[in-house]
Amino acid sequence: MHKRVLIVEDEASIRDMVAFALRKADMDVAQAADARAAEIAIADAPPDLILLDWMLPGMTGLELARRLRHDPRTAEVPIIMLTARGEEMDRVNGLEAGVDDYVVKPFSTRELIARIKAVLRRAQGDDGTGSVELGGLRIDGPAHRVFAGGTQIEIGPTEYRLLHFFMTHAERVYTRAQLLDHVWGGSVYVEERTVDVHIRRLRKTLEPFGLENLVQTVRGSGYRFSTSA
Amino acid sequence: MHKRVLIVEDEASIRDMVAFALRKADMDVAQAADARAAEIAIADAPPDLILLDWMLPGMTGLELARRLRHDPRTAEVPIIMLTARGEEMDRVNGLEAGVDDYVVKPFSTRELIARIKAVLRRAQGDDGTGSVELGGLRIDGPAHRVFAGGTQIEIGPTEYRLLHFFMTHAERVYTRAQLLDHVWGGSVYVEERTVDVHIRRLRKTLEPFGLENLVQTVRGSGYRFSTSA
DNA sequence: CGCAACATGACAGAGGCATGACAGCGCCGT
DNA sequence: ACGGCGCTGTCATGCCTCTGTCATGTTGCG
Repeated sequence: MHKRVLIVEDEASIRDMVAFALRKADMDVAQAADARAAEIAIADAPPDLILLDWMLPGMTGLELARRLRHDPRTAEVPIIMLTARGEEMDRVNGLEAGVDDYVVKPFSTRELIARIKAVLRRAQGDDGTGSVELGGLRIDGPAHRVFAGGTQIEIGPTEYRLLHFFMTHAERVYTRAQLLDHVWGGSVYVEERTVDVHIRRLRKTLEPFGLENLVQTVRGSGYRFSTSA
Repeated sequence: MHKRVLIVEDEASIRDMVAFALRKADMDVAQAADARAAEIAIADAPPDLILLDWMLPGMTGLELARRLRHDPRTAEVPIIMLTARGEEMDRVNGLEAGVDDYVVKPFSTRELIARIKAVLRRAQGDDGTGSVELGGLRIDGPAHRVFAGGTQIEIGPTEYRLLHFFMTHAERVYTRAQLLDHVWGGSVYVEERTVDVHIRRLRKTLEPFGLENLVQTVRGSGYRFSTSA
């Protein structure tokens, strides 16, 4: 019931303040001061969400984020990064993806909690089974099947992962780089234009059901899954 | 333009130090040594933000915060509390009272000002997600969408960036050179007159909604986004 | 009135994206 | 082992939107 959140942050005062705020918001909190402690904490009890400081002793938060993404046990756990500067954020946002959201320091606890809840809500419907339903589409996670209305859709593996990611991250634009990170996995080298092709293939399979406009192009930015035109 | 900040703090040395730092950061400062003086100062000229010390003679800062929240005239004014180390349990109470943020003593003026700016920014509708709402317009940052009233607006990439910059920097005149720097990015060579054209295009997309007068010309200086005609 | 600053419309070029084709690859049954 | 077969990544092409610039009309100001 209560969501479990892991805070990875070296500065004790921030860590404590955030921990108090989260407990107040009915969340279970685990703390870690560095990457090593974080991995131990994760092995101990896997969290539902990870708060990751940008600057950590030894290993940067970004490196840790990558390692977590590569580990199948933590690949699906959403990550929110705490960054120091607003300027770095844009660059980070474009280049280094694999993170679900950013919060820029200094932040108020109120704002942080709002963002955490937003991310957890987004992952909702993915109640462990990996099933989602949205905009006339339904994904049956365990059965690895997709339905439009009542009828089943034939869909390839990559399009399946792409659609699943979109449905669990709707109403939000993702760059091609971000999609490559989330859908293909960070450790492959693939042309960004390849994303276009799979978007095309996904649209094509949705077309017979009139659902191809769920996948929308945002010129100059990327793609977006949205239930509103 | 200049934000008005009220400091409620009984220790004169801290009060003066903070006041000095705030004035240097282009803010108007009012001071009060206790709760009674604070209420007089607020009645005199309502501030945009209140800095509240935890320990006050007569009435604790927390009580005062509750009273301010209860009064409709001050309910919307953000509050930042100054707490001493080791009062963490009290933070929880502060959250209940609707305090917006905390700064733990001892603090650097730099950090304090950063927090103040963050809270003020949020009070203006910027919650850190890149979304803004102002003058009948709303930008959904993550979804990369613009709404006028309730309906969505079709807008090009450059006009989007231009509008976003304006909405996050309203009520202030920017020269064409400044707009080129902020919206186009510093490393491009573009005629200054090009700005005029994009201003024109932005106005044109706002025209159907009667919002074109949000973008105002300041002859001899540049352009300004303002909610007041 | 005359000048400078700005508004407006038109236009050609650039660049982003959609689309269809194709070759490599792994998988499977024969 | 061999030959289909489905899937994937890349490329070439064409379309279409956006963009910067110019020419011309309009406005404000001394």
